[in-house]
Amino acid sequence: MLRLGLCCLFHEAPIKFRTTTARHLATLKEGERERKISSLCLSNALALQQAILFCHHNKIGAFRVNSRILPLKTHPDMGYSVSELPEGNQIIRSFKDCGFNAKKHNIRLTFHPDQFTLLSSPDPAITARSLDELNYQCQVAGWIGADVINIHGGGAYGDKNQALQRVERNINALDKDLRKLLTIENDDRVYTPVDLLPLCLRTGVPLVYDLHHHRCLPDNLSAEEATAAALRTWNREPLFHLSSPKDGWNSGQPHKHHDYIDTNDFPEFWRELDLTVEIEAKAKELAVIRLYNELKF
DNA sequence: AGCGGTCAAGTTGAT
DNA sequence: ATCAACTTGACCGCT
Repeated sequence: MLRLGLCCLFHEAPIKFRTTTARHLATLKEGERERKISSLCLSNALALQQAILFCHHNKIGAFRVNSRILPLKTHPDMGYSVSELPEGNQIIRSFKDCGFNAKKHNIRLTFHPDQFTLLSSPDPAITARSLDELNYQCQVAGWIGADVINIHGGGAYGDKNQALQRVERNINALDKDLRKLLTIENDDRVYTPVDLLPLCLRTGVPLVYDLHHHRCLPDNLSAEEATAAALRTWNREPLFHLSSPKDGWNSGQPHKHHDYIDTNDFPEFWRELDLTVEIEAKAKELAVIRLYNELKF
């Protein structure tokens, strides 16, 4: 069975994830600050609960959890430990409830740390901050039972091979809980599937195949070939990404995402696979639901 | 209630 | 040189 996944947010459904800024927190007194963070974390745990139920009721098979589910968790000045927050126990219990419900309804949960999370940087401080971020998402992943933390290759820094060697060294040094969840995705500027596949095969880190990125930044593999190669890197249900270009393929800006998915962009040869396809489209749940109906599963 | 300014982080490529 | 894009707007504070 193929399942479609929703990324992070809702367009129409009244399910909101909250956040704050370091600047605002800095204006609060100690105590107030922790109460604010605590209430945001708890609110987000409850929103995730709603998101999972929404997916269940709308035949959406997977949900990507926003990196800011615990706002500012790894900020150098504002970072915190959840168990020390005023509502820490309740927050953790609520996330574990999310995990229980996700499992009960077979909703797959994933993470996608944002662009600042890099294992390719030559700067050790950037790598250290990235590891902090990965470890935080790994902790939440443990509570909710997420099985993917997906990152990009990052920059080339003038030498792709050296950058990829740094990625590989950093992967080999990860602790095992994190390494079990980490995946890497081809992007639309630097790293193609051909660039990443050797690293995936050597390290056991699966390739999240993004077909839209591959169409924006092709290599010598066809979509069929890249699909087959990516599938071989997975030791659990594979995860792919799909989107459609906002203004068509000849606009000069094909990497921009459309509100919806053009069914012509969905490859027929994915249809029969056991696979999760996360839908990156601005109309969010509306796009996933529309595609699901159009594909007539 | 509505709206404008602002927000932690890295890298690339378009302008 | 600046800036938008990247998986995503949301929040605060003013009117």
